[in-house]
Amino acid sequence: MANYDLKNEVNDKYSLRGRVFQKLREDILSGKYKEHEELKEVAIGEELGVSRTPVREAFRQLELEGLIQIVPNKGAYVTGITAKDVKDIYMIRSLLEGLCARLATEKITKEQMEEMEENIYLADFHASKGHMDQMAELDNRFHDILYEACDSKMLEHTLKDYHQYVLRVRQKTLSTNTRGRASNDEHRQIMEAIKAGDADKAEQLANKHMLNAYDNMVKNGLNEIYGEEASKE
Amino acid sequence: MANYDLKNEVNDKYSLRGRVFQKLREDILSGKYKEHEELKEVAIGEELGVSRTPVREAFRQLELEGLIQIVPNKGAYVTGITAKDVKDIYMIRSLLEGLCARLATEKITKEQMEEMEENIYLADFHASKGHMDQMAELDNRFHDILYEACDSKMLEHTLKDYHQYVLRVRQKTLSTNTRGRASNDEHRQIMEAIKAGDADKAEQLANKHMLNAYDNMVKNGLNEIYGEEASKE
DNA sequence: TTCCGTATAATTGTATACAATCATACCATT
DNA sequence: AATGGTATGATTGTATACAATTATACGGAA
Repeated sequence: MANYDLKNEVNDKYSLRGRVFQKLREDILSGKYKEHEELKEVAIGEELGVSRTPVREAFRQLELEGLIQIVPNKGAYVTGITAKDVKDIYMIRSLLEGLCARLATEKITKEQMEEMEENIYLADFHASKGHMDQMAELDNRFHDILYEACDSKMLEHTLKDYHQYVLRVRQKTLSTNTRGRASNDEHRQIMEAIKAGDADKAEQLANKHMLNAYDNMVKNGLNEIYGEEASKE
Repeated sequence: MANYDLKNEVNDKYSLRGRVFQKLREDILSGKYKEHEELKEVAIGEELGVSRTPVREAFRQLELEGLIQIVPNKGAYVTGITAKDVKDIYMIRSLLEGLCARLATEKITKEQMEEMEENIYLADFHASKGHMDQMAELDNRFHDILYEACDSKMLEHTLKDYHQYVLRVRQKTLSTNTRGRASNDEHRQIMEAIKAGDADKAEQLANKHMLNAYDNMVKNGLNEIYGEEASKE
């Protein structure tokens, strides 16, 4: 399914660099390239039938998104995420999504509010059917709507960065159906607070929503998966 | 053990790309290249005596830092900052510097605490002498110490990004000596709260510190300088 | 064996040639 | 004069050759 509309920057998906970028991004998020794995310019270039130049530039973009780390004269490595990183991200997101919900209460447009309501309605349906993929997709979209609605490109950009960062983790911590329902209920409460113009409540709910999401990840074995990594530092 | 030190940006200062990157970064921050100005690969390459390749890669890095925006097949443009952007950044920083101070209360090392005290002591001296350049330098360093002390590379990275972003603005809003003194007093209070282990107080003070800094910028004509830009969006 | 230096291979860094795309100016048609 | 299309130049995109750097293997000396 079309999971990246990410049109925040540009859609240069027709340039070679753009295609390499999207392919590598997908492969990293899907887990094809493991953490700390080295990405070699020629190998990837040959695999995709392009020269090193677009690959190198795609690397810089991936670094921009925090998916790889480039060490000069050495190589490009898939960024490792430790359990502590995930914890920190959710701590930060908790604050910022709260701020975002607060701002959105003032700034949200009618269209955005309608899409939000539709999103929640649809998620209810898919929850009842047990369609986990669609649930995940709608969850992503709900947060994107919220980011856009806050009318702050600085905040939107930071939140999208962090959101994208943790997509990889969801790959590993299986989200359960019960969490899917609970999450959507929280979305609904946030939406209703925004609709009612209660910025304080919206902020507080969005805040809690993130902490709950993190708690759920911990319950589902986050630390078991990333534990060894965390102990390294 | 101690596998990757995350401060690689500074490491490649001996590569051509690194040098181009630093030069352009400096020129943008100093205002040599104005907002929305187009940067051309060949022109910059000739000016620095290098080919287009390192210039192109430096461009990607600058985009990574948010200093320029690249439009495919068109060009690279210096990112514009609006008054609203600055406001949003300080709103975000207020929350995150608060979180940072809270975390630092638990995690700060003895060395970091000592450097922080020395920093404040030195700033007192330079304030009395009216050395504004040194004051600015020490202010930057104080925040960097705080970022490092929170022991969260995610938070540190985000805060450094935002910090760097607003350096361009300080160029334009003259920081007064009175604000310099007041700012350093706030630094001292934050430091003392951290030293006393009072995380709540440290968070609250760091929070307020950012809001005060923003208020000062507004007083010194931020909106007059960036007003027209802000109205564009 | 262990250590160190050197040769060799592998990989990234840079320069340059050429292709593709975009902007501009000019001319023709209406 | 206004419009539209085409030629031309400018600029970015890509491929490739070569240089610089790093990693690896090997051999000799302590």
